[in-house]
Amino acid sequence: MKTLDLSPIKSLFESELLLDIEKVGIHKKIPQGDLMIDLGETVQFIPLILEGAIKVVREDESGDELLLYFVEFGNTCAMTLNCCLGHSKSEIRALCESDVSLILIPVQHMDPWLSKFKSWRSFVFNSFNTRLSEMLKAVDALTFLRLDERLKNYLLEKTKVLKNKTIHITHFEIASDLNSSRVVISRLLKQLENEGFVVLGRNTIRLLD
Amino acid sequence: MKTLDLSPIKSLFESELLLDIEKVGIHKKIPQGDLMIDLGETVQFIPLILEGAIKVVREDESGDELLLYFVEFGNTCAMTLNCCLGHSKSEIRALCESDVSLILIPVQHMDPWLSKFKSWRSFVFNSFNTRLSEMLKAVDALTFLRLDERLKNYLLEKTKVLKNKTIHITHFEIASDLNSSRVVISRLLKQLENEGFVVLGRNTIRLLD
DNA sequence: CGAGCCTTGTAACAAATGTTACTTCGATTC
DNA sequence: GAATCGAAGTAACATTTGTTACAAGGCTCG
Repeated sequence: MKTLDLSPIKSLFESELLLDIEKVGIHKKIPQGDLMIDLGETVQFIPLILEGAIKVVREDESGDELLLYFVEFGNTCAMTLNCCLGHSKSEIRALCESDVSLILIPVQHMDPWLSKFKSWRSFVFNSFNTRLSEMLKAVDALTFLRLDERLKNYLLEKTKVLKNKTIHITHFEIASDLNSSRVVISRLLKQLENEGFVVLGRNTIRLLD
Repeated sequence: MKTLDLSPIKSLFESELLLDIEKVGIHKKIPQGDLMIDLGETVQFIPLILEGAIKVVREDESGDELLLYFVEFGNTCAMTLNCCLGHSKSEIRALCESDVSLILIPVQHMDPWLSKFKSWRSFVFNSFNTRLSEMLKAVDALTFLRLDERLKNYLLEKTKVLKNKTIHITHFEIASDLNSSRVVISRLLKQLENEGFVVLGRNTIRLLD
């Protein structure tokens, strides 16, 4: 195993912890589109994200989906922590939204580090807090916003996460993420185009401002 | 200050921690209907619930509400932890659904106890996990269920939390909790009555089975 | 008892979203 | 270039939910 490049997370953790991470962490690169964790799987590793974004999705029995949120640098997936600590199965699916570089920490280090390192406690709680906030945002959107607003937010999130004003995606995929139907999304996108919010093309949407 | 009766939580924590809780905890009884925490408040105490149930509600700018979940015995409000640890303001409102008995722990003990007591770590993580699960349930309901199903679930939750098949509530209050309108709820309740799911009366709903 | 108020029932209508069906367009492949 | 296929546009219609308006019933209090 080659030495990890920990420079991106140097400022997050105290140096003694960084040494431990270097010892037990496994560096991994996962290409865009790959499945990281599926519904019902058990998780043995805590992922620390160095680069890229992970898309977290919920699915019901009949296969309908909903995008919950994205996880980016400096966070870990709290749902995974959930899963690790509760020794339960994953309630979500995680996919790589872009090429992802991360460090996997075997789950047995979780508890000892919590008692030993303040920076680890901060990190873990920060992740939980961020996750609860994201879930609140999801609930807010579902409760208080109409679909056109949710669609706008979705497009803005996408450009932010992908760092690109032009998105390559089909209307059908958007419909899946928002748990709607293709026809409805096409209708609303056309409306957004008329309002001068986007320019539509085949497989692409470009945001204006 | 009188001695705390810690018997309900004896099995949750190691004895040394119980002693600490006895030393710094403040016992409080709050009557049904009272506001515990409001939007935008900062929190200096972590509540440990001994008895009763707390209702957690989200509100948007225009005053529309949505019931998120109930917190019961053996849990603490993770949104509060969120708030304490992040030194940020409450993003939710918490109300007493029934008479509540709880212990308040001043927030400064949080971190030392985390590093010292394994049972405290378990407790805190358990709470986060339960909370994330509840949020997932809320998202699921909003995304995948129609209002009549959400209403059924609501009524079932209510009877469970209040330990009583007969609920004293107006249609208007239900509409608030589900972020719907009174007329719609009346309509659906009438439908549930025809299906033999409930019996309606003035200010009361009785669940059949 | 009667006035006033809150709660519930109900009808008619409006808006948002979902569904079905068909067309058009563009890219790819043979 | 013709055939094919996935993506997107569009119309007509269905369903769910929300809104407005009004009536009826019950409770409280003077």
